[in-house]
Amino acid sequence: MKKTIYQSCPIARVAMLLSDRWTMMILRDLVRKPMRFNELGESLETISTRTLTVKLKRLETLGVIRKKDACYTMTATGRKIGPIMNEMEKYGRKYLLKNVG
Amino acid sequence: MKKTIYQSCPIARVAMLLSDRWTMMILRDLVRKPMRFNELGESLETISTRTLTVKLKRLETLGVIRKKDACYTMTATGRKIGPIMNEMEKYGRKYLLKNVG
DNA sequence: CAGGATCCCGCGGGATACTG
DNA sequence: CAGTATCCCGCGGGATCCTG
Repeated sequence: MKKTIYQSCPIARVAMLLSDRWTMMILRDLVRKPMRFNELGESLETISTRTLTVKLKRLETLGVIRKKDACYTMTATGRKIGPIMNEMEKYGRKYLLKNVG
Repeated sequence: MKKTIYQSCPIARVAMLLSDRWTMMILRDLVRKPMRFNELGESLETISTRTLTVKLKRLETLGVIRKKDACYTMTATGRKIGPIMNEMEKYGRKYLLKNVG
């Protein structure tokens, strides 16, 4: 993707935010409730500590989450991602059941 | 991500569908209207023909899009992704403006 | 428990050239 | 135009060990 597309396309920006192996899963968890590092690690089962660290830091930098005494919570703008996650859940609940995995 | 999580978690399935560099952008285009190969290529600007081929084939296999005489269109279940894309656009329009890119 | 530091590997994906 | 075929490289991310 070109750089300039981020300025012009809202979906491109969201794509940059979400398009890696773990970010959606992390947000799925944090949208529900604040969680600590190891708690996230166990929920995500196979994520490495390194990757979890990297992804959390990135989300913090982007202003989507915040660390509050060893607990990661969504920020105000982060919580606005909720509707996206809801639609994802609705879709995933009905479709892709046999295909993926 | 573990395999078993796909059976149990709807969001994990959607994550598998969407979490790569190009799929969201392709769907962004196809949700709006059917498009041909090169048309998509120009819209996405920097995607390679190889990657576009691979991604389109994958979406076809997953039953999300269909090729209809050299034109790619969303299937019925593919069109259900619309609400996700809408929420993404709403979010991207208001947030991430300075951060990403 | 909550990470930081290294080391290393696979594969996602770009570049390029070719075909019906 | 709509791909297919190779070749190749970067980096996302796993494994492992170490620290406060």
